[in-house]
Order: sequence, then structure tokens, then C-alpha cells
Amino acid sequence: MRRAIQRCSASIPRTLTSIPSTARPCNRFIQSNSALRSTLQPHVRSLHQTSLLRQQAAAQAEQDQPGNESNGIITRFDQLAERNIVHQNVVDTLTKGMGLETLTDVQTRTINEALNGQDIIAQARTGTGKTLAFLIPILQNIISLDPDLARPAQGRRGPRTTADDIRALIVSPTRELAEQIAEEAKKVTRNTGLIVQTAVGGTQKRAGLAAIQRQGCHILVGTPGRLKDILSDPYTRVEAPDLSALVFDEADRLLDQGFWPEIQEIMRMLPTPQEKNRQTMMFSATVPKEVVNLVRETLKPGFQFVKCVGDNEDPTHANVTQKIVKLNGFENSLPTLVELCAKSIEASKQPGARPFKTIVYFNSTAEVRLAASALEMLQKPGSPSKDAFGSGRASHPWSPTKILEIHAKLSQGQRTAAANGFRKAESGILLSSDVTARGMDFPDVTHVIQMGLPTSREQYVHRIGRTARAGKEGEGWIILNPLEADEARYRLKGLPLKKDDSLEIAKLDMTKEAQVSPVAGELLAMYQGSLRKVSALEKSDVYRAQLGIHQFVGQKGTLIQYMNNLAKFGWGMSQPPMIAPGLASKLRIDRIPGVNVGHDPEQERARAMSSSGGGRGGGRGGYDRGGFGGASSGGREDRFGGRSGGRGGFGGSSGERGGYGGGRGGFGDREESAGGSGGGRYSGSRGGDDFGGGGSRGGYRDRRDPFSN
DNA sequence: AAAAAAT
Repeated sequence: MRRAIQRCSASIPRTLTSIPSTARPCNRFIQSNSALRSTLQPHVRSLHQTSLLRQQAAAQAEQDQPGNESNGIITRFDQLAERNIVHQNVVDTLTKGMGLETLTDVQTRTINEALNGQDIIAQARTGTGKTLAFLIPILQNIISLDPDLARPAQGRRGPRTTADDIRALIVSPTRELAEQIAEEAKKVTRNTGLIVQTAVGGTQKRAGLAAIQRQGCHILVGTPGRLKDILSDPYTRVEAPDLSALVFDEADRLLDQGFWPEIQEIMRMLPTPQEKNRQTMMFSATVPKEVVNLVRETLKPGFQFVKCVGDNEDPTHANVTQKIVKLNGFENSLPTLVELCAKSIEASKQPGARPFKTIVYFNSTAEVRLAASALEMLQKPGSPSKDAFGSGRASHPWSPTKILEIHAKLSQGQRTAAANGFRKAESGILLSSDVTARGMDFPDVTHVIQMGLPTSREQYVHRIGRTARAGKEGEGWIILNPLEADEARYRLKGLPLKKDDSLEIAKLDMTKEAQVSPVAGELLAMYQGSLRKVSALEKSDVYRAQLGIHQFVGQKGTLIQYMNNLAKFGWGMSQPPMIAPGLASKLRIDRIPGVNVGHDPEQERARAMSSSGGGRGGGRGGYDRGGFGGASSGGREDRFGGRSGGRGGFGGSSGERGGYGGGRGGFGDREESAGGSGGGRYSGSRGGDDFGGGGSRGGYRDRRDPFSN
């Protein structure tokens, strides 16, 4: 491998070299560093080198009256050019091209520290412009070393750019985030000679490589796997002997267990900091204590901690309200989501309200799929199942709100389409795994809804950070089953969560008949009509996934009772889904009553399909789920599927009845209870032949053990 | 069986 060491001297831009190192620091400007330096920084700088920004701040502070907010501190992008800190071309792009005016706190402070050439770890709240905070110093450092690159390449003399001329490498934990960063980088470099490329999985390796080889590459943005792949393959001729910046976005994520080995391998392909003086920068909204040792190991001694969130400060935004909803049972979860969405969409129709745009987080892809199927198939009660064109869309109760789905088991094409569709959508519901939890910038997200407890407090902070960005407001909701609610007491300790009791369906006992309001009755009927069309396989996949997610629960018997209620009253299944014996023993539930141990033929067939060439579109695990039409056609169906000519069970105020989609209303409600007057009547358990197994009534007796007999 | 990430 070629490891030329050219241009290795000055990594400090010329504009800064003449600054005397004795200028008095301005406390207001550097307050950030002291707090964590003591705990984090092994070698405090002996010589307190002062940057231009800081010196000017100090000088101005002497002249201006105290209390004047504008004194000397760089707050506007145009000042970066006026004071020769950042090249005019770049600043023009930022101000005139992108319409930016004011720097955020993390931008000011990072640019200040980074232009010194110091390594940096920066922590700042979500949505405060971290991407630009590292892009600007990267560009400026490259341009300072190589001023020709400040102008577009057209007409410039000299050798053309090559694949082994990478100056900056930016690593992201997800593909979509890498693409987003690259987009931003392309915008900022538009009037320069710098070339930005991406290297992410799920795309044609050859095509991406061809672009890098043909156009060259100065700034490469990618995900760990593909970056490692192309950097380690000598035939690609993608190399970085002149690397001047290495960025880890979402650094705490990249340094954690799953990614760290790959990150180390990538760093082994790069020139060492001794060979080529490069700057390493790490960014995240969260920097848990556990990663601090790795940070210390990875950054140069004397690195700076640009900390924009205090140790005991709330890492979430003040302008996002955070509500917690506690469910009566697991089976309340999806219908409660339906209620929350329906009510929010209704509220968004008020004059002056913003269109409803939400990301709904689930802890597994199986849950995302089930929710997507269920929400996509919702139909207004009484409406025909298909319109004149054979599409069910026209009758969707939430039209024009778009319903989208994203997770890693989709093909990359489907993922990209979902992300772009949601970005563009005025109103939409994005059902998502944690792929979109970090860094993604979807404009105008009004709500973040978390279905279930995130794996960590950090993940909660990142998820909720998809709303209330760039100074806007947002609502955060977290919807927890009783077991998660207990766990949340310490996993989410200290966060400003407020209990919310406004959702009627959350508190409903769905194992019994109950009086519900007309609105809730209609929503439940709609939910159940939709759920009936979802395949049993999707449901049993969720059941198995939930067992994995709930491993933190010590009381296995209680867990199984809750889960079996979900299968029965949430999904209308007559039997709990099967758990393979090996799995059951691993999860320590093999001897728990109510667990249906055995091999599920449907699941094994599906697994065989997806492992033997079922994949398509180059995604890592990606197999296609096919359209909904076919999803449930395999002959096996849940018990409540088949009847026709029944009546709608939940008349609600309009008195509508007579099947939506031609089936029965409700799960097993055959009583004449739907009367139009006061409330709808909801029955979860009666009418035994849908649930009782072989038509014996009373197959279910005890809520605590619904499948025992 | 539980996000993600190379083929």
C-alpha cells in the first residue's frame, strides 16, 4: 500500500499561524472545555494555544460592555469570511446558496477548536447542526493545505483527482445517515473543487467504485462494512495517504461492541497519525461513560471535548414535550397507536396546526412489519374493501397521510424510497426500527412515538431527537406495557416524562367486554378488521421477537401470560405461536406453563425461503415481503378470518354496521350489542368458537393463563 | 429470539 507522506507539515491554516499564543482567553468562550477536561483529557495542554476566534472574543470582550450578547463572538457565517477563518467561496455557499445566517453553539465552538488541528469530541443536542460543525473545518483544513481546491475544477490546470486522494473520511452507523451527510457535503462543496463520494452497503459495489475511480474522491462518506471492504481491497485503488480528517458521526454508536472491530480495521488501512498528521473528530448527542476510555484511546493526547450539554443536564430538548402512556396489557399496544394517530390527525385539522408527521419506533423489524400491515389495511367502517380501480387506498381513513415502513430487512431500494418518501411527505407515519433513530433529519416531524422501551437511555434520546429540530417544537410519546413501565423507572430515570391518561384504549381491559366511547369503539373495530387480514406468520414472528426483547423480565410466567393475551385478544389467535424447543430453553421458558413448544411449519418454510436465494435487491438480509394481497393467502389463517355476512360489532354513533371488508366485526362478538346510542360495546373474549379451540366455549377462563386447558 | 452493518 502506498503511504506517501506529502504536505505533512502545517495542519494549522495560515490564517491562524500568526496569532500569538499569549492572548487572554475569554471565559465565556471556552467555558465548555474545563468541565470535562479533568475527567476525560489525559494530558492537559501545557501551552494554551489560542485560536483566532478565541483571541478576537477576548479582545472584543474588553471593549464591549458586559452583557452585550454580540461582543466579539462569531455568531454569523459571514463573519467567518470577513475574518479570514473560512474561505469566501465556502461561506458564500453557506449564506447565499443555503440561506444560512447564524451559527449554532456547537458549530461556533467546534469550528473554533477544530481549526487548531486538535482532535475533538463534541457533544451537542440533537438537531443543532453537528454535520455542518464538522464539514466546515474539514473543508477549510483541506483548502488551507491545498488552496487550488477552493475553486471549481473547471479550467484548473494540473492532474485530475484520483481515487487515492482521499482527504477526509466520514463514518456513519447507518446507510441513510451516510447518504444524508454526503448530500450536505455536496451542497457545501458546490463551489469548490472538492469531490464527495459515498461507500455504503446495499448498493452495487462496482458502480460506486467506478464513480470514485472516474471522478476521484476527496471526501468519502460511508458505513463501516463497505468502507472496510473497498479500503482493504487493493484492486480498488481507493486509498488515503494524504488523509487530513477522520470523522466518526454518532461516535458512541460506532465505538460500541458491534462496530468497534470494523472501525479498528478501517483505521489500520489509514496512515497512522505519526505518518500523516490527521485530525480525528467524534460527534454525538450522547457520550456515555462507558465509551470514554475508547475515545481517549482513539484521539490524540490533548484532544478537546466540546461539550454543549452539561453533565447533569437533560440531553433532550426543552421544546419537546415527553409523555408516557402505560398500557393495560400487551394487546393494547397497536390499537392505542391507532387511537393516538387518529386523534393527532384530527387535531392537525385545526386551523394553524401543523400536519401530522410522525416516526413510530419499534424494537424489532417483526413489529414494524406487523404495524405496517395493520395500518396500511385500515379501512373506514362500512366502506367497500376496494374502490372501482381495485385499490383499497381510496378508503383509507387517514388519507392523505402516507404510511411508510423502514428497517434493515427491506432492500436498500425500498429503504431509500421510504426515507425519501417520508422526507417529502407533508403528512406521514414512518414505522421504523432503530435504523432512523440517529442523525436522520426529516423535516417537520411533529411526533416521535416509541412503541416499547428502547434498549438504552441514549437510544431514547436519539429517537426523540427526530422531532423538535432546528428550533421547532415536537411531541414525544412513549407507550409501554406494564413490564416495560417498571423497567423504565430506572432505564429512563431522570428524563422529563409526564404520565398521560388521555388515550382511552390504553387502559381498556381487552380480555373482557367493556363499554367504550363511540370513537374508541369505531377505532377498535377498524383495528380488528385490519388485523384479521394480517398473516399468522407476521404475528408469530412478533411473538418470538418480543420474547427476545423482553429477556430483561425475570418473571417468565408473568411475561408468558401477557404475551399469550396479546396473541389471543390482540391478534385473535386460537393458539399461542410455537417456539422451537432450543429457543425455548435458551430463553428459559421451556418449562413455563402456556408456552407452546414445538416446530412451526409455517415459520420454517418461510425461513427456508429467505435463506435460499429468496433475497432480492442486494440488501443484507433483505427478502421481500410481497404485497399485502398475497401475504395471508397461504391457506392457514387465524380463526376469526373466515366468516362472512356478519355484522359490524362496533356501531359507534353513526350506527353503521354490516362488515367492512365483508367479514365479521370484532373478534368474536356475536352479541347484539353495537347499538348506536351511548357507547360502543367492545367484547374481546366471548363467542368462544373464534377463540376457544374447536368451538368449546370457555376455552379461555382465566386471564392469567388464557391458553391453558 | 432482540438495531445495525459486506456478499
